[in-house]
Amino acid sequence: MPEFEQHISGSPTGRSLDNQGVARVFADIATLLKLKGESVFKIRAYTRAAEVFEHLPGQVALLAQDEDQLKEIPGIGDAIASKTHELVTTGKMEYFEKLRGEFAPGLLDLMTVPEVGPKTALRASEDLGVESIEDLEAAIRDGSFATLPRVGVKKAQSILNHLEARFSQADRMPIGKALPIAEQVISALYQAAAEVRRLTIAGSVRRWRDTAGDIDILGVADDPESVTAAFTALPMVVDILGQGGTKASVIVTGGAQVDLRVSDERHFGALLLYFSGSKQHGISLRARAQKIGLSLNEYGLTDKGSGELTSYDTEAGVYRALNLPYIPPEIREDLGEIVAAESGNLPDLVELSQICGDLHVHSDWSDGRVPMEQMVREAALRGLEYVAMTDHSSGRGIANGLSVERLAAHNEEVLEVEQAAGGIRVFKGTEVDIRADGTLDYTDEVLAELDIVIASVHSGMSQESDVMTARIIKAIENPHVTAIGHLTTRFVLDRPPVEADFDAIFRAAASNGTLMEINASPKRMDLKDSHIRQARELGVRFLINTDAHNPDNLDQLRYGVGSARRGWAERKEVLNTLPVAEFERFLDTPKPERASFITEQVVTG
DNA sequence: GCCGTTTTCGGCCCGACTGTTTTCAGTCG
Repeated sequence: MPEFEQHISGSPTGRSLDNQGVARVFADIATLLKLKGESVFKIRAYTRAAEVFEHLPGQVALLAQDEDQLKEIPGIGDAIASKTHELVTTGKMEYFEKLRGEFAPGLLDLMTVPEVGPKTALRASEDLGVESIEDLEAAIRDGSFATLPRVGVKKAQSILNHLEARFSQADRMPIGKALPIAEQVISALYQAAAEVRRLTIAGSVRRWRDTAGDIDILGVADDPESVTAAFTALPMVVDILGQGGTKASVIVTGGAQVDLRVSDERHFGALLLYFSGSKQHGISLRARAQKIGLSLNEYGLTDKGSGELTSYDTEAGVYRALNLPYIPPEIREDLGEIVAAESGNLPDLVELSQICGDLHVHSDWSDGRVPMEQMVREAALRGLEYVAMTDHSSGRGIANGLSVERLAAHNEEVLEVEQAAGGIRVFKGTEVDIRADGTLDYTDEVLAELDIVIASVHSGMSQESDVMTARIIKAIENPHVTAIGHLTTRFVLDRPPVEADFDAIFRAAASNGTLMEINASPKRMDLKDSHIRQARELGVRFLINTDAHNPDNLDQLRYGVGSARRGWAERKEVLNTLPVAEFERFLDTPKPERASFITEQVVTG
């Protein structure tokens, strides 16, 4: 696990307390309370708080300066508001420190192992002195672990398998790995099980989360058992974790876990809803069902008075029975979508089919793989109306960045390629480096020759927050910069985001009419969902770009659209949903007036 | 610990599978 994701331990000397850090503390408290055998409802409250903080648009550290503001968030009451305030102002929380002191330090780690819950972890610690993952492995290997109550040889072996899997791969995988695996498994299972009528992705992959712990697939068949049997027999399956009549779990080549659940057509709507999550969204829906005398499970809605079950073959049917419109999977995170649905204020989320152009594309002029002409042809094949060729600037020596002279030649070639392609509009562009001091690699005179300027940070990523903030805002204020590319420079599960005051950055972007790129590369997915939501609430507008370096990358737009939808972005907020003529009108608008052009688009859009 | 068109007290989401049992606890999603 990368360093930035480890426990922050509330240390004032460590990284500043970001939302992840605060969330981590509350999640750890919930785990410690489980070890203590506390009320499940109290545990749930802390778990809920952790999830709320993790996904909060805006900074918890700022919001928590004022406890009353915190308490306005559903799920945050007196006790948690006060503890959060203490944590963000002092860097420590007495309650957490005290709780943590009551248990062996390694217990939290132990419980991250599948099939090791609070009871097992505590037993192992008290009876066998197991206090770390390494101790656990040793206790399993010497046979002592299997002697614990309700543990046996099989369970011990199964846990050992999990440990070995963990040593060879990370806990979660990026969606860029999970989604293609899901699609391969579905395709193979259609071939292998003739009787299966439908197969659908569920879980966090369906919600387009940037990472997935496992891959959930749902099926419809009259004889579920034969489908689960075919599933466990697929050639890519390397290990079977469990197999019953209606569900099975396997490990496939590459180490990913895939869960399959099969039902009949009648119950499919409730089942898909149930297994698409999120967990919190499901809990809120079930609580809502309770209020009107119904009980919701994966088979449908049961009238608590008569005991009668109503089944639904679509998710929309279940929502309708709960007096709600259909809520798209991407926003099912219990972050206000149910309230928005109730009041008829669900966002009209942007769709992949609405994207008309890609404004961040590389060729072999810099670090792309193929000639410009081929990239443009491939973009046209995918139905795009326009594309911008944005090869790197000279500062990216390693990426074969363009000198001013080569950029001029690059501009010439854009015109030729556009003529030859016939039909697709090709914009002259650059992905210009934002240097450490906030200046750009090209002068304003050079930039003025271009249609599209994507300004990105590629170096000096560990700058202090205030330095980085000033650096990026300086680029935002440049009159020629169309958009800021991959703002945080993070790689999913692989490189932490830069530290910066995103609130200030988004405000500057909105007032300057500078767009924010939603970089669709599954490696980046940057902006991420919560930043998109924060930005749009501050009036920022977006581009969804692939940052393609080869033709295949052009197909990755869907990851960017998935992120945008998770961030509640609407079509009118994404400028490259504009048809080419409208988009050119946007480009013809000078920067100071772009902010109002955008607002006009919103009003009339 | 949170919360209130049945409640400021008494509720709070639900089922499958496994391995250990001899009817069910533990874990997961």
